[in-house]
Amino acid sequence: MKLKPHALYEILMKEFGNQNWWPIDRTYHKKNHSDPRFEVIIGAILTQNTAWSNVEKALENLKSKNMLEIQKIAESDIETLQNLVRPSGFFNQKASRVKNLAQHLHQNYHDDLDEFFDNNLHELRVELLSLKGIGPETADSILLYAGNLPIFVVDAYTKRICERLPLDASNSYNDIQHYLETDLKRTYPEKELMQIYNELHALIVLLAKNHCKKKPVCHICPLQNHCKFKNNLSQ
DNA sequence: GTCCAGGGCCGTT
DNA sequence: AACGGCCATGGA
Repeated sequence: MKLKPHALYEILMKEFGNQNWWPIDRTYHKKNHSDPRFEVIIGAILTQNTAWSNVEKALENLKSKNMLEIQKIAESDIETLQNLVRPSGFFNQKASRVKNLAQHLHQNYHDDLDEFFDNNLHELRVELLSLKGIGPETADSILLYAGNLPIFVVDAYTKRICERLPLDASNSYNDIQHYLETDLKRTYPEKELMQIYNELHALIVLLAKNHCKKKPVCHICPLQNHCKFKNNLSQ
């Protein structure tokens, strides 16, 4: 019996509860503070194949220099930027990627993320994917967690869980995304989808870290009754 | 010391 | 289309 994505969401939410990743503080005042969405955008790049604890160090470095602003990074000295993001690893490419994106936002949107996110969702995704260093997961993380737009983020954990559970999707990014979104759209009201995509992605990361690791820890997993992989283990 | 983390690019088949 | 090498730090 196949496990539907909405059933996966219900089980994980009941087991682990609300994760509340990257909530955007909408009470900030534009003139006095940097846009909190920009920190999320930078974090989405810095966390590429990297532990979040390392990303936090890099974000703290940037924050301590008041560098979490589009114009500051767009006009920054590249070596300075490399040193600030160094703890997040791959610091040469990440400094370039971060600066490149900041320059794009500076030149085309005058540092105004409202103007940027006001575009059509599909066109925004194409635009992000055209930038060097922004692939599908980073683009979708920016759209979902910074833009609060309804798009599901597929990562290596999602792919692994889709392979092990009887979820009926191939292993390509777009196929998994389409399969999950289609079922969730059928099940929940449109107004709730963005929040559900947000939570389900975070819950999948949690499940993959606690149980569905490369070497799986199945005996206390909330999904063991549904998992074909577990049933193939000779426990 | 070894493994690996909330990927993406580029060159080769 | 799919795969392999590469990029790099820090915590377990």
